[in-house]
Amino acid sequence: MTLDDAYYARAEGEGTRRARKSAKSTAAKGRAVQREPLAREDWILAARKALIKGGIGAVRIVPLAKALQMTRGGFYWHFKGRQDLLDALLVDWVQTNTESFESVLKGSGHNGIAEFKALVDLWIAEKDYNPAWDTAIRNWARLSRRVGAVVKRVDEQRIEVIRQIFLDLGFEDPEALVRARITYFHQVGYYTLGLEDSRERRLELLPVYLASLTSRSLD
Amino acid sequence: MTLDDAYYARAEGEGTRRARKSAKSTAAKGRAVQREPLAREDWILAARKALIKGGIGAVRIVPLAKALQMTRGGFYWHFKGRQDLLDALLVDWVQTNTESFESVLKGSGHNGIAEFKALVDLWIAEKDYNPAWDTAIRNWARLSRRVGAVVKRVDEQRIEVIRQIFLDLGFEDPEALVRARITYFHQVGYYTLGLEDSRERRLELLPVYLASLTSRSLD
DNA sequence: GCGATAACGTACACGTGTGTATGGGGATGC
DNA sequence: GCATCCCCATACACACGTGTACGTTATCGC
Repeated sequence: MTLDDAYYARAEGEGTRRARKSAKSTAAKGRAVQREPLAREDWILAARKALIKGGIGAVRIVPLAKALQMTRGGFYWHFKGRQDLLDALLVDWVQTNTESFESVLKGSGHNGIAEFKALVDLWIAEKDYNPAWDTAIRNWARLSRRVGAVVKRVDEQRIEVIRQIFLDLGFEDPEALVRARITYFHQVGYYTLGLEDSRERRLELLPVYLASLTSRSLD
Repeated sequence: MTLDDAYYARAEGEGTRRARKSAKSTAAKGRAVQREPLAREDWILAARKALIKGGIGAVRIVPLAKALQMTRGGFYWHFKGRQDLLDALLVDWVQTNTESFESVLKGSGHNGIAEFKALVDLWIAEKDYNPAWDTAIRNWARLSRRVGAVVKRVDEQRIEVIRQIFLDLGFEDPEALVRARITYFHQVGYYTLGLEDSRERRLELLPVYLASLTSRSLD
């Protein structure tokens, strides 16, 4: 599966992950402390953590193995090599961190205010959307053309979603696009800068943000 | 000089760079092709290029030496080690890429419109302000607490400048801060995403941006 | 019970990067 | 003309990361 294939293949389901019978029940019958074997996903998850913490340069096999309390032997059974892991990492991001974005528009019946509120909820709740994960991928994208192309496509797609919201809010088209960009860029910039307002401060400023971004009152 | 010292020591002047007589005139009298000796700044400049292109993980001594057609011998004469170079790199950024920001306010006599125009000019002209350099440092900042602290201070300082502009534009204070942030975050996000509008498209959208950000007409 | 296979450990070969110690050549001062 | 200093090259020791080959253990199917 190439990266481009993967981009269009989200939510396909299981992927290459095989079902494995729960080894945990039978593990303790032996004498040694038998761990459950790792899966591809476990390595990918560890790679994600390493990427968020230390950038793509920190996604190295030996440290990952150490974090997983394992040697590299297992890794090379699951992956062809480091590049294979990196590809899987990007695919994982496209699958997990982009789907929630499009669900904002679903079922709101072109109600701009409801859609914008759903968007803000997505960003503030940070539940189905992980900004640190997002930012880390974006930093990676600056260092790799292939990753950059994928991220760019995702960004344009998200901006398109926000533009739809502004259209539903009653804006015409040059302005709808511009306000969509301002809104999205602001969000990206916010996490890129990593400033941390207190929760009270955040709630205090929120209506001002909304009014400034939409020129509407959303109450 | 620590990083914190360096933050307050911008525009001090020469620094530790010694004056060297021009060796170029007398160089060609020998038999071999005698190059001019490298200075600390040359290594820092090469490090900057490497940082912009490949992130902080790409700022390595051997590749830099290779790019400069030199061995590591010279490097260790100019620097105590890699960390010394990285510190100097950050100091260089603070000195070169932040001064222009504060000059926006100077000599405009609290004329908000003129100040905002000067800000846009700074961003669009990309002359005294290098956004790629800026973005690369910001990515680095995510991986290092010390760098993050320096960048955060610079960011807050810049936002303060922009807040002043909005105050001069007639906004009151919660809104002035919010609009300053939106403006600055938008700029950061723009380069973080790295989209590239054509020049015509950019000029076409510019007035829409200005109107959306300031709720004023700047003609 | 026995071969097949999933999952992992170990060992070898190699490349690349860092520090440090040391030596050398060219310009400079006197 | 000699010592001195700037600037660089070379060699050594070491750490760490990647691939690959191969051995090992547990488990499953039959």
